Amino acid sequence: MPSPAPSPRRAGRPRSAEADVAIMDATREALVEVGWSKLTVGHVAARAGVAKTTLYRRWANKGELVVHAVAALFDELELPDCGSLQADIESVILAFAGLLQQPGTNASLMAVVAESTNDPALREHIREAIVQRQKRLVLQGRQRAQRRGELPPDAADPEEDARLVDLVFDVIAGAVVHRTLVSAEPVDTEWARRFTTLILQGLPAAASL
Amino acid sequence: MPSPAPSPRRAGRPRSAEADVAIMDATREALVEVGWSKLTVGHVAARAGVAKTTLYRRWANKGELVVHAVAALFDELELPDCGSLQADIESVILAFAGLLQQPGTNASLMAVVAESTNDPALREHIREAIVQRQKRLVLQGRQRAQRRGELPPDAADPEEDARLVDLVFDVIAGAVVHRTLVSAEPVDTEWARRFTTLILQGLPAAASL
Amino acid sequence: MPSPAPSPRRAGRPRSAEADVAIMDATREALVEVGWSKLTVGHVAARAGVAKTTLYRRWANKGELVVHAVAALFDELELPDCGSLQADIESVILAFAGLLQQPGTNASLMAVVAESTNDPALREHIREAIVQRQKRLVLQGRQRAQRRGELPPDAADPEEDARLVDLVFDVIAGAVVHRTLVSAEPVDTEWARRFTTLILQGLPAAASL
Amino acid sequence: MPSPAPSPRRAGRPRSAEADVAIMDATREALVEVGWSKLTVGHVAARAGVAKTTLYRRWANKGELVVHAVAALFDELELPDCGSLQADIESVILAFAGLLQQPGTNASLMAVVAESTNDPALREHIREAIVQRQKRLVLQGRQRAQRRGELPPDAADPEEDARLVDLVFDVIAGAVVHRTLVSAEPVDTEWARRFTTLILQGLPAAASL
DNA sequence: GACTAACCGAGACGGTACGTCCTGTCTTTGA
DNA sequence: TCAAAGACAGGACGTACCGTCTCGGTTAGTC
Repeated sequence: MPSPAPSPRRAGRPRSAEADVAIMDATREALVEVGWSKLTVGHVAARAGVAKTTLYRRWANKGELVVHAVAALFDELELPDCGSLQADIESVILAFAGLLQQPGTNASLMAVVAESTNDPALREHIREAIVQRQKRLVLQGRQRAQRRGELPPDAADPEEDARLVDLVFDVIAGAVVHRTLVSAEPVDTEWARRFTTLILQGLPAAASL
Repeated sequence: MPSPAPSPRRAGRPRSAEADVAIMDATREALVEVGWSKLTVGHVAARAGVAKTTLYRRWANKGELVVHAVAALFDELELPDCGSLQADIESVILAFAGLLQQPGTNASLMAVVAESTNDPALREHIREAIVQRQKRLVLQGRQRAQRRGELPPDAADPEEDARLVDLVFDVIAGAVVHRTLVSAEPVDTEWARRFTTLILQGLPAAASL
Repeated sequence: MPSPAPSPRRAGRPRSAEADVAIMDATREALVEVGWSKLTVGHVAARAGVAKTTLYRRWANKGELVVHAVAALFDELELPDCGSLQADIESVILAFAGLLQQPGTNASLMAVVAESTNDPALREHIREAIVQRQKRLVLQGRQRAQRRGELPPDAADPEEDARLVDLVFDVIAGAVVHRTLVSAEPVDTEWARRFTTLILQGLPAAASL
Repeated sequence: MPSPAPSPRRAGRPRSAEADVAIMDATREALVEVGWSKLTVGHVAARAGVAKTTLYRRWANKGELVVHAVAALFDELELPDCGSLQADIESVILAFAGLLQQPGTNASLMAVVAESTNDPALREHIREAIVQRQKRLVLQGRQRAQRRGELPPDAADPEEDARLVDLVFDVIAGAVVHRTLVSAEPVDTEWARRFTTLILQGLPAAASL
């Protein structure tokens, strides 16, 4: 999914795929090295060996470019089957935290989210590109745990069901992000185990409300 | 605490107190209207009816100005005694969420945090001005619950103890922030009750690790 | 002479003659409407309903395109036989001024000349395409006047002769251009008569130096 | 007359007079070296050791900057008293041509005039700054010659009188410009003498119409 | 009737300059 | 000494053209 492609089949010279990857790479590298606020479009273009124009032809402004680059990072997140729900959750927590602790990612993510609070289009973009993509991990983990018999089947009321999924999602993602970015403390295996225990032990009571 | 005061007693014309409040007000209003990234110092100064110089005389740069303005908002947070730990937590969650849902606050907070990821000084500034101020709420709530007998006394190992406090802090603050800013869903009483239940039920198990 | 033709006989599809005229028309129209400096190749191409490539296949750059378009305008200048030298000159002055007063022509001519002052190739191009073409009018007028006995035969020294022709040419062309473009005053029959009188009365003395 | 000054007495830091002269100098030098069309505002600013902003604060765009710089060149033109009308005219012709032959001036003048053909405001600016300033030379020369008895006193009809002055002005300025910029031939003393003779001998006849 | 060279439109490409905007500093006059 | 005003150096922004370069798709003229 290289860039907001002009789709079907167009006349004229097609957009360079090489430029696409060079730009994304350069953006991520620059993000890591100088951070969002000091990242300049000109710098990215130069580093990618590409004209600024080429960049602006694909993304309307610096914001969109960075969102795109950041979103791609979250594609890496996977939910490996570790044999138990507790282990699965701990593993994804560590993977998520690992991502956030990469120097570029956290700044970028925060910046992009911050930007989105005053830009509804960007907000929607983020929801689709990042949030929803992560939420599927929660769903996938639950399905697996249900097959293992660790969790009861879906609640009768689908709305009620969605509320529970959202709760778990917000708690996990929120706590990891907060610890990493705000408290600026490391997320290690011990913290992950303790946190996972808290959730799994508290969940049945929360579900039964 | 109007501005980083020029220490004890100085010669010459004293700083205008009116300017102080005009600047803070203008900053917050601008933050609400245009968001962090489009907020400019010149714009704030003009809106406050003040010269840019006056502004820079009080804060070193845009970041400090905004942190200052945002931090003040968090002073309002109090932990009223509602009679039970569950009620206390629910109440502070709702108060915190109420703060975040004010249009200006969320954008500002995120922006300032985002900026901080590449600026250690700003990061420390935030920790002192915002994070630590909130963490005392957790400590205060625990003390009160311990007096009521709802929670066991402090753990023997103070480090172990601190880890638990931090965990609870990250979980609460993180979940509320994430739901509000990232998921963009409302934090209502029902969600607060369910979330509080999850924490309180999970906490003993997490503490015993 | 539609465009700098691709020489004698080429294989492949021949260039479109329609494109040629569409481009020239569009160029002249654009010149009138927006002037040289705001005229863009892309705009001309679009107006002509032609691809930019088609345009660049015929002219090396914007300059050549415009020179070509402008030069063609000067082909119209003729020296009708009005019976006397004075009448001949007045008539060509009025024709020349008429050309310059057309809104597109003056801007174009000036612009092209201006451009040429830093581009020797363009300068030579203009000399051939515009200046020399006009100078033949002076020569033709003199020949005719000599046949009528109004002027003495060519001077013995051909160099001396050329100096006189050049002088007359510069005086006539210069004065008309200056009045039209710089002073921005109209060239009417009265001015033409007075100016012609000045030249014809002054010429013998200038020739005898 | 350094720049379109904000006049009377203003609050705030005054504009730098040094910047004014540095910019003008840099502009003229750049004009000489690279010509109008390749002159860039950024280049001028850099050469003047000044920020681009400083430049744009004084002139709205590249055009105005250059007009201003060029106009100043024409302030140098003076009409020395050489004892006779013929000598006076020859001397001013040579001075004027000398100015035009400076590599930067001609290109600049032409470019500015060309630009003006599509910009009425610029046109008026030029008339005031350049044309009228030169026309006073013609008036001054005539006065002097009248005092010497070389020319008759002003015509009875002031309009008639103005027409004659304009004619002489257009003929002199036009011929010199045309020879220099279009014909690209040198204006030397011999040409100046011959041309001056033509005018002075032709003038009485033109005046008596 | 197929081949083929040169054309055509469309539009992306690397560049360069534009003129605007904002930052944080400096320099005035005036209180 | 501070305040208001506003100029200053610097630097990024996003836009507009330039002249070049693919693309897929036409036309002639030649085999």
